Amino acid sequence: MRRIAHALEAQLCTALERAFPDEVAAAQQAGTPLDPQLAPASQPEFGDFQANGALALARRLKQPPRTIAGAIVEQLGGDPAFVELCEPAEIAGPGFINLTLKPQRLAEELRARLGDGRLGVLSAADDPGHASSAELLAPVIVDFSSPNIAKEMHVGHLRSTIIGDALARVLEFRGYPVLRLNHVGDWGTQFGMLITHLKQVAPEALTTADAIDLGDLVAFYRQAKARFDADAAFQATAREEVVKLQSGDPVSRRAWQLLCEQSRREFQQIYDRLDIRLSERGESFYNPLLETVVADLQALGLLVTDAGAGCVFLEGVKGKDGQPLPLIVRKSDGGFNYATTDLAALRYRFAAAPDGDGAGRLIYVTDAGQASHFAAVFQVARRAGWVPVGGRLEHVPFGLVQGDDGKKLKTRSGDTVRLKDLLDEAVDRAEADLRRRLAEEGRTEDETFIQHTATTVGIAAVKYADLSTNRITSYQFSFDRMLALAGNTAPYLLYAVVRIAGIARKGGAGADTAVGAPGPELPAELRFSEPQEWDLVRELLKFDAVIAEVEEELLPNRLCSYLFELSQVFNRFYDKVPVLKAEEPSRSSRLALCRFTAATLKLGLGLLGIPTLERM
RNA sequence: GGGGCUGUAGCUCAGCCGGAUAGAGCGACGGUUUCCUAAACCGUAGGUCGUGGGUUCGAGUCCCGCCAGCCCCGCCA
Repeated sequence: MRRIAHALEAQLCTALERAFPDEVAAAQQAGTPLDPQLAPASQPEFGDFQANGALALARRLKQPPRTIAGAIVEQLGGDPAFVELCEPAEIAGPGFINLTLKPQRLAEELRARLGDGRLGVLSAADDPGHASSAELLAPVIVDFSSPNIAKEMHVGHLRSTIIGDALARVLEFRGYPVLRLNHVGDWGTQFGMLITHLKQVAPEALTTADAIDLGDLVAFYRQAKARFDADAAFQATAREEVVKLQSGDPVSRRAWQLLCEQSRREFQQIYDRLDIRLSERGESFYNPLLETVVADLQALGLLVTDAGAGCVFLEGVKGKDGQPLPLIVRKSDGGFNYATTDLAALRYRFAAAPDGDGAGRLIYVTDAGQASHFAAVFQVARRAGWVPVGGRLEHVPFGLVQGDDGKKLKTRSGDTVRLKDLLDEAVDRAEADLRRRLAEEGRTEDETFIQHTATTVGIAAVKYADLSTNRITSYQFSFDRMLALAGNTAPYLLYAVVRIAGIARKGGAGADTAVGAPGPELPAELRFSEPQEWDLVRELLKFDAVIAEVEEELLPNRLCSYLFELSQVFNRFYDKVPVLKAEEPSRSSRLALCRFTAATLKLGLGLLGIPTLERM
């Protein structure tokens, strides 16, 4: 409906101009153009769209809002394009203009999308809502997941991984070249401690691949950290080790590579289960650029040495004494820290092609606790002139995964929850539930089916539960809730797809509900009569606007809400309106609705990183 | 002390650029199946939107104060 909304917007602006030519011209000159305030109707009984502009203009034009609305409506009535598109506009309440599309136009709009694999969602390059439609779309970088080498992925990596992947999928679908970067923690102090500790207690791990498994490595890491915090001598040795590593000492380097290799394979197992593609480009990648970053900050006059550390003092950020807070980019021991790396990465990503990624938009998907860090890094980058004109720089923060107690999720014994264990349990529970249902219903399915279904449902449940709340708030993790068969959950949506697909299948022709599948003989014209049919048509036509919104706001939960609402609207339709038993032309029109609903759910879930099932 | 985020129904959460009577799911209660479907549909009950001011024709939404919870604040990421 974005195209229609865009057309309506233009018609409203024209009507406004004709109704109040002097005021519109004056407002334009003043740099505050009048806005008809077109928005989706807040209630179905108000039609498809509403224009709220008349209310806001009342004071400015010194006329009652209903009079203004009346003048606009009169002009609309004289616009052939509007008359073709809409029923006569109505004035309601204090001065709202309610707009209802002609049913014929809705049916045509839907009909046009039936054979379209994109279901009417334009590539951003073709979207009339985008200013730079003619320009080539610049690459978007989504920085997400980012676990640490030599540690296991845990629940703390869940949200970044799932949200980042969903956002990347939406942006890719909209036609952007997307670079999915895994900014793994593969550098820095942690390796100094780990390598030092391993040299003493398990030297074979540093020379032989897979001498110890990752679980043990994690235990060693903990021990190393404990020693680092408690033992000054160890700390000194560890720091020397970092210097060795960073200066390219072959022994340290080899050890580091072995650790990275091993971690990488472990991470990949998780990514495979979650069906997530990532390009690894760890912190070490930017190592050669760090010196220049600091030198250039120095040359720009932004760098101040304070207590031996290289600092950029921040504007508008004050500390305890009312003094500006620094972003430290060079430690007093001469080493660099994560701020330096983040600046180097940001600069490289925006920089033009051979020496950088040439990105137009950087998206960082990390927890909300890092908000001030990113604000500081972004500020320094801007002041250094490393953010190109029009370059978008966004921290996409998210809240905590909490347990029932409202605190950060932990195991019963108080340990961090490993991602592997969490996924295992979701799948195990899905399997147990499936087996129980099969027994209850007297169904028999082979092991392959059971495993595939349980895996899909379990993983989908975890992903959907994470994506379906507004990411900025923390959410309470609950296997019971996310695996529930009813409500706003993955199993409910997956079942909706299965059921609708089944109906279409029974309808004979049109069995294939795959996205973009070549349709069966489509009816030349769709004919609808029941209100539930029109409700479904309207809901289906909202899809493109939802996708555009997710692209802009980076809020996957908007897509989740839409998919849930869509399946509810479908269920109301299917409850009241016969499909297969209907006479033509209703039958094929309704079957087309079923096919299109299934395709929309499949595509929408796919953009969330959730595959669907044919049966379950 | 400074900064950020959060506070909406019994529970878990939505709420778009400020728009008409604040929504959903779960739970509770009641109803619907001779008709493709019941993992469904319909209905009822349940709210000082933390709190006090302000801006506005209009505030859950914007601004200020306060309360509560969580998080960040010089060399970890």
